Amino acid sequence: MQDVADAAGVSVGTVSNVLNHPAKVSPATAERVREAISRLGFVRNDAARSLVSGSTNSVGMVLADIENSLFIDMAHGAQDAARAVGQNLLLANTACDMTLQDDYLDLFDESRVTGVLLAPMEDSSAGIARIRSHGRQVVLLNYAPRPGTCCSVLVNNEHVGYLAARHLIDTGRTRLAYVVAHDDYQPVRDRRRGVRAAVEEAGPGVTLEEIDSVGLTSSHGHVVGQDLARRAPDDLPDGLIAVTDELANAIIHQLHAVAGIRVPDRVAVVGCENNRAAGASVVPLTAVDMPGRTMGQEAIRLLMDEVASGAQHRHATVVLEPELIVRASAPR
Amino acid sequence: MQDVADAAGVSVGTVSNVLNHPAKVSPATAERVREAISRLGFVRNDAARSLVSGSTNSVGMVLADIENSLFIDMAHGAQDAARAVGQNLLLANTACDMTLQDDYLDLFDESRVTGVLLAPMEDSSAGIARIRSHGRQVVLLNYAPRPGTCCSVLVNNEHVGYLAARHLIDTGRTRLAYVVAHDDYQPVRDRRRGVRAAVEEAGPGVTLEEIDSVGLTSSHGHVVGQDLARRAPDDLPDGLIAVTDELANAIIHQLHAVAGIRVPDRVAVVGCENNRAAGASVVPLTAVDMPGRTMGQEAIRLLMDEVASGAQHRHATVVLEPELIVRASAPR
DNA sequence: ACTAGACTTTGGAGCGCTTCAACGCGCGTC
DNA sequence: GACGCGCGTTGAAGCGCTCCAAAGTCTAGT
Repeated sequence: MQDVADAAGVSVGTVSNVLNHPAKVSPATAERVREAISRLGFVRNDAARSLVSGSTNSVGMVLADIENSLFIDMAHGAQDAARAVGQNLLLANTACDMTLQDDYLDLFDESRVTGVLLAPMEDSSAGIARIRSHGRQVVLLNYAPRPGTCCSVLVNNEHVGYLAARHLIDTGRTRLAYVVAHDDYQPVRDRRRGVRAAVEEAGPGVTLEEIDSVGLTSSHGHVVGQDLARRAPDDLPDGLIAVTDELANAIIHQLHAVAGIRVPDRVAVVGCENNRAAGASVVPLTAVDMPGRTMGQEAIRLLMDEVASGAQHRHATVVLEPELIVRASAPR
Repeated sequence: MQDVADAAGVSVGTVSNVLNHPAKVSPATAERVREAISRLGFVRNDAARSLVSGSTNSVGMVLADIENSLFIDMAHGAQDAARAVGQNLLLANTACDMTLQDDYLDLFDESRVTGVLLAPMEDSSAGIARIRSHGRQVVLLNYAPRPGTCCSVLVNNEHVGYLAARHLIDTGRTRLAYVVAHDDYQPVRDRRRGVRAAVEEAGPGVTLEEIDSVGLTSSHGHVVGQDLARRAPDDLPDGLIAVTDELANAIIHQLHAVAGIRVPDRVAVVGCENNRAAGASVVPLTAVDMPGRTMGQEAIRLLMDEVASGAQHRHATVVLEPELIVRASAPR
């Protein structure tokens, strides 16, 4: 910066002003400085800047699973909203590894980012408490925080389950099954509550079976599908809710394509995420849509609110409502 | 830091040593300092650190399309490799927006990251030249750089096209079509060369038609699929190569599921990426696999090489070979 | 008892920037 | 001609850390 100042025949203070408060500098001087900057290829040092200001204009976003299109949607929404308020969005993928998640939280903490958006897969209270205690703001996405500990953007996951089950019931299915895994993951728990609520509401004519899968991915779904395919025909559910789309698609594949048990004729299937792949599968998947983009936008809004309002900030929870997307796997 | 030093009854220099050179500090002192750090909730300021050292231990990765599983694989591979050498990987998604891409390159440049991994969708020579001229190292992924301007990790995209076409020819298809868009995108150009090479090699018995799609996504693929479905039966190709999996899947959907033109019986289809969704589609997609993870790992290796070797560094290009994954849409 | 040498600890310089009080400088006013 | 005023500009303080020369402490050898 001194070099630029020398080259332009001004002081470093003036160079700084050209960069940060152009109005304070006469046009002629500013032009001279800008010319020197580009001639010398000067790049200001962000570290020094944020050392002085004590902050940055970056927001860190920590995602548990960048493979999942819901998380990507959230990132998209957050990016748009962040840019609109002059912040950059930096992404970090933890691949569901809590050690990595803690590392990234600490990294963002040490980098003095404006704030952190966290979309975890497990309870992360410890990490949140840690960086919040340093004054770093956190907004939690798709995972309910301990009450009063931070802002959050949630989907009404109970309603997700309810909508899924309700659609099957409304279309005449009476023997439902809910395929679930990872019941310690709070959105999963909520979805189950909704499924159960819908079934109870329907009265004794509708039954619910809960099928425990080992995990939430395709391979686990294939196992569940194979097990189902081996059942006696009248032991088969006629409506199936899978807690993730991936599970749903894998089950459909096994039933429909491998075992010849037609979907939706014999079994209707509903997923609970409406992932990117939902519409493109063997039998396009009816699924309850999670509004990822909006979630990301809301998260940035909450974060900037919190940063702006300082001490008198009150934590808020935004709960967005899901929407059923009807496709072939469980038609109207 | 001064507070910690006071609390532990030592100087700031010692606190710094506890954090950075623990071996230099006696165990008792170190313990006292650490206790003070956690009691006071001290978080070291990364900005000040990197101001002193002139560098960080973060690598920035700029991705053109985080929706595409190839890019996600690259991010995964890079993350693993980066962590193995003590670097954090920061992700940025440009969503194919060159303005955003330039912004992120500049952001990483100003942040003095160790280096930048760039996986673009268009020629990015200008941006690369800009930040390289400031001494920032860049490794280009899946896009050939101007010769000698930087390191890069590529896939032999010509061979991608070749493998795809060759597989169709080897399994008896004689009337091939290559569906392509975005021909200014260099990997796309390369793939076409490979397709043409395979067809020429096969001699006069095999013909190639090139079908221009408007874009690379599902909706564009649906249009192409509809157009194909309207053709007279003997005007239909019997082997189809789509430059992206998304295109391939959409075409299969239109042909097979909508128009009843069986895949692979009437038309065999091959994709060129082997995306995550390839195996889960209506007719599981035969595709040429791009080794994303390895690409990411190699990129980090090249970057760290370049950082370590300084002036005597010679740019290198790593070219990885693709592999055909045979599934139902174009069986053996 | 004295000292060389190894191990610890200290304190201050300096990283590159922003900010702000202070300082010109020209101009209109009294 | 002295004064006040606003605009541009300056120069230095200080952000929080790392690094290093120097000082301090301890042990063992003479």
